[in-house]
Amino acid sequence: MLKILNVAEKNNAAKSIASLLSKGTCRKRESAAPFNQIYEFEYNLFNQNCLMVMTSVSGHLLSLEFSNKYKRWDSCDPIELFDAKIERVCPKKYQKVMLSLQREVQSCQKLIIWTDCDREGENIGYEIIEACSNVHNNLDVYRAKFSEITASSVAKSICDLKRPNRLASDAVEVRKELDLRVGAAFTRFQTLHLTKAFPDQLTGSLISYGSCQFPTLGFVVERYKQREKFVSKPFWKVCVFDEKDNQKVEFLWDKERMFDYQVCWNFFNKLISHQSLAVQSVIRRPKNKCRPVALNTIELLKLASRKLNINAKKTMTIAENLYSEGLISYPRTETNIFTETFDFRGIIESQTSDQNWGLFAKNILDRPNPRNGTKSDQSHPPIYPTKYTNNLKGKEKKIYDLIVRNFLACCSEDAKGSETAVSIDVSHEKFTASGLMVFERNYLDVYPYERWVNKKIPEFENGQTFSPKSIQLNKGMTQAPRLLTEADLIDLMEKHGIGTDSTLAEHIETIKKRSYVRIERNLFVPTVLGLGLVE
DNA sequence: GCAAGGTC
Repeated sequence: MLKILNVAEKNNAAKSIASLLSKGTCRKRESAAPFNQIYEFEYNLFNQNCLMVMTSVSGHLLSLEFSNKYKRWDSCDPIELFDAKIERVCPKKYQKVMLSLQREVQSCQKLIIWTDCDREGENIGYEIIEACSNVHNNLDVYRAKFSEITASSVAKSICDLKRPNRLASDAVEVRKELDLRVGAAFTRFQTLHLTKAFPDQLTGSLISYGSCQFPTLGFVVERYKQREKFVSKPFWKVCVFDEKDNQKVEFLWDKERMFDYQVCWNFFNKLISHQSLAVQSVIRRPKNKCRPVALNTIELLKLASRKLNINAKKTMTIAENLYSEGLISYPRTETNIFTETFDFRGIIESQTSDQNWGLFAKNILDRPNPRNGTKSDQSHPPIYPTKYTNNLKGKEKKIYDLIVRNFLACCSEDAKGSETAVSIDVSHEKFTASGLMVFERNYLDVYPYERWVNKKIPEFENGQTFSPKSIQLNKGMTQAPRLLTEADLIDLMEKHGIGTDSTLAEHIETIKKRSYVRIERNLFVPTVLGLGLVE
């Protein structure tokens, strides 16, 4: 019988893929590696019945290092690290994974790579191929390309097996080499040079450089400098206030504000010369507040930081623990789209016994209405609760609750209301007051992280004239941009492609740990060292 | 004592 080795990027993926392909009939056995089991099943492939052996690695098998000669910091001038010999070695903790692969492949004729379908996954694929080829001479290697780990996508990919993409893998190989050489060379240079130049301040410090930590620091410094050089400017605005039936209302100027006092003053005088003002239009229109989209890593980190005041590093650690305990799905995902075949009913049902959101879950059970975003990493679903628990405490509970509430909110309905906009037009200048009536709270009932409340204003009618209670000419001063919050920093990193969903929190942690920044009242402030390095 | 990327 044709025997085929299949290798995924992590144990959970191997388990899911084997279960989907075998329709739940695969047999599990232990391997030399404690966290990477083997799943076996029969499958009809290449026009014959094959024995499929499915196992996994745990991410990269190999790591890049300088050869021994260059490992000591005093072994060479840092600039030599740009040309120094480097080696790919299997770290101790993955030697059993390597051993297991090499053991299994010997009795197989073909190898199918099932790593995540991104560049990094392609590179991990070649590490697997290399490990296997070292003990197997003429291995026939395929690449399964899937767009998600679901029955249909996995079945489709195995009917249309590709070859691994060397170019994609090589791109990662170059990225790794640059990161190592540039990172190590500059880190050694900066540390040796600066600790010597500033012994009083820096003795014992590690002054690192990296292709992600430095741009991250750069964002913090850039905002700090914008604030430092900011010069506040005066502006003026005209405000129209009215009060009727004990209800106060402010009409906001379309122009918002003007920097030319004389022009503003002239307009103000024209406005107060009118005996009364005419309501030009009263427009009522439905207004919805959107429920959250399916949750991915970046959104989770931002939400936790903003709403729960739990920082990115802590959130990541907690999410990884919840995943290990089987309570939530894979926490490192870019995907914010649920697949058509997702078992909404099953997952919602698992939450119906909860004291706080059980009833809400029951109510949406028969008509789940998920709101999807636009991103997919093609390997993982959005983050959702996989199992119910009410045994958590502290921050773990807060993060789990956030994930459950976000999931239930995402599967329910937008909040619905009606907005009333009352406009007055004076000499072609428009002022508008707006009110809000909330009719249906819907998702807000399970989502305490957002507020949306009624804003009552007095009744006005189209064409009606009135004398406002007061018209004021007010002065204000422009405000400096505020320093970055952690959520702002995450936004900037995402926008500029710094780091990945898996590493984002670590880069932020690094610039804190190395004393390049400090946190003051939840805002990121660069230290003298951080500022000096960027300058 | 270095990087960033995976991953229990």
